[in-house]
Amino acid sequence: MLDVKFIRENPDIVKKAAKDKNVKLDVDGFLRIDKERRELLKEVETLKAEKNKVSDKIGKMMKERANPKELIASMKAASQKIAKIEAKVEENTKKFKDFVYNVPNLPHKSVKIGLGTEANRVVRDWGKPLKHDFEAKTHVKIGENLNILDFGRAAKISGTGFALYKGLGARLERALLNFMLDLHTKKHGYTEIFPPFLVNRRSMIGTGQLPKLEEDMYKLKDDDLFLIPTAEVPVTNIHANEVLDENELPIYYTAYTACFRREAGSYGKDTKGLTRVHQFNKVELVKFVKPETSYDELEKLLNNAETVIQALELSYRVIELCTGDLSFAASKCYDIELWAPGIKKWLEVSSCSNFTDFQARRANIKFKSKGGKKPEYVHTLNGSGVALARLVIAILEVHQTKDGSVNIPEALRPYMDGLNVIKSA
RNA sequence: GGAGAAGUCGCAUAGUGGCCUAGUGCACCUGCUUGGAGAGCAGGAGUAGCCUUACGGCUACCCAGGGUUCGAAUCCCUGCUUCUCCGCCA
Repeated sequence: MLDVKFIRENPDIVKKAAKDKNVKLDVDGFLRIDKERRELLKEVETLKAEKNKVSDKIGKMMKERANPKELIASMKAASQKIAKIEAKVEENTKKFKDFVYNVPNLPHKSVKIGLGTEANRVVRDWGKPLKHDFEAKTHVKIGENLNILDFGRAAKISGTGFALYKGLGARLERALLNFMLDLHTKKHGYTEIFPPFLVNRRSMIGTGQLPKLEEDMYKLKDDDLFLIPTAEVPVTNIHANEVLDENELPIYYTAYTACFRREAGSYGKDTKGLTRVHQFNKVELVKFVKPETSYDELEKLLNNAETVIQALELSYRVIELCTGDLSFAASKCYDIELWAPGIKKWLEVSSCSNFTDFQARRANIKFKSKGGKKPEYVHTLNGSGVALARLVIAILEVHQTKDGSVNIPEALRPYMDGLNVIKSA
């Protein structure tokens, strides 16, 4: 969320940001609510001050054995009046919060203004999209031929949009997770975290999934808990309601979690294979940093994610999202897309974002410097490093050979007992 | 799942309806003192919001949310968390 004072003083900037992000926002309506709010608060606080004074007086009178009967009667009336105004305050607060929690973060000034994907900019390409000298098969075909993926049985167990990995398929998944976690913890300086996969409402609000995206989340029926759509939620909320010490920063965390997404509203899209599944594994990178370093930290985070893909000998491109494609909480975001020659698509496997102080303000994450200054909000960032399922698509489709086998990239072989190829039977 | 106990200012504690807008100790910051440090002495410190050009004032916050009362850290209800015991278990 944004600073309320900032919204009050810069309504035009907020209006423009919302427009650039394609978010409908009634800023003028908010300014009216805000004005009403301050008037109500002034009124009710004056009455409360009076009440406090008189209550004190009653206490003293009783001690002196005087009879404060009349004062008590008048205070009874005053309390009722206060209750009435407080009901109005409560109603106003609800509207106030509704608005504030639905204001998107401001895009960074370097972010291109545009409506959607067509306005995104390719920052760089890495590697040449591999050309096979045979007709490239899709990962669905490859996986089923090798008996390492079974979508039919996954549907039987859970429904469409789920995957079942088997034998070396399951082993490949585990190898990738271990490889990525090792890389980030040993080479990139991240601390490994293994968080809960169910989180409470507060955490979902903290990182910005709620209130906007509730219908995209899996929610438990009997408890106010949600299945995490990404490790970003539990990991960023590790420091919710904390004041960190300046010299603890920057904090780098990496976490493997499964991720759960309803994908409501995308029915009929990418129904085959691993492209869009309700449950997938991901290694996430999360940072807590000082405000002045956050955009440099974003570049580093992006590079850390790219390293994974380079090591796996896949080609990719980095996209800088335009304002219209930027998520609610992000001020700047890069996507990494892999080329999948079988399904002939670019696949998003990582989204690296700077959220500036937007999440920190919601989750109340501050830091304090030695100089005795007031605590300030940290900046938070995160990015996938990287998402599986789609990564597996690329590995199968890029490293397939004419006879239907799949070569294992060298970096992964130590995690596969030295195996260098998944052979067809 | 059942029974019981507890959650107070960074930490430790005091506080069982008005003297608590929370006392004390430790830690912290600023002075004084000192060659310098320590000790000692004096003072100051939280978060959020509202009002004010400013100095400053006010409101709220004793796990959270409700309630009783003229008045709640204190009484009542619900929830959360922690601890102890029992049950059930990977």
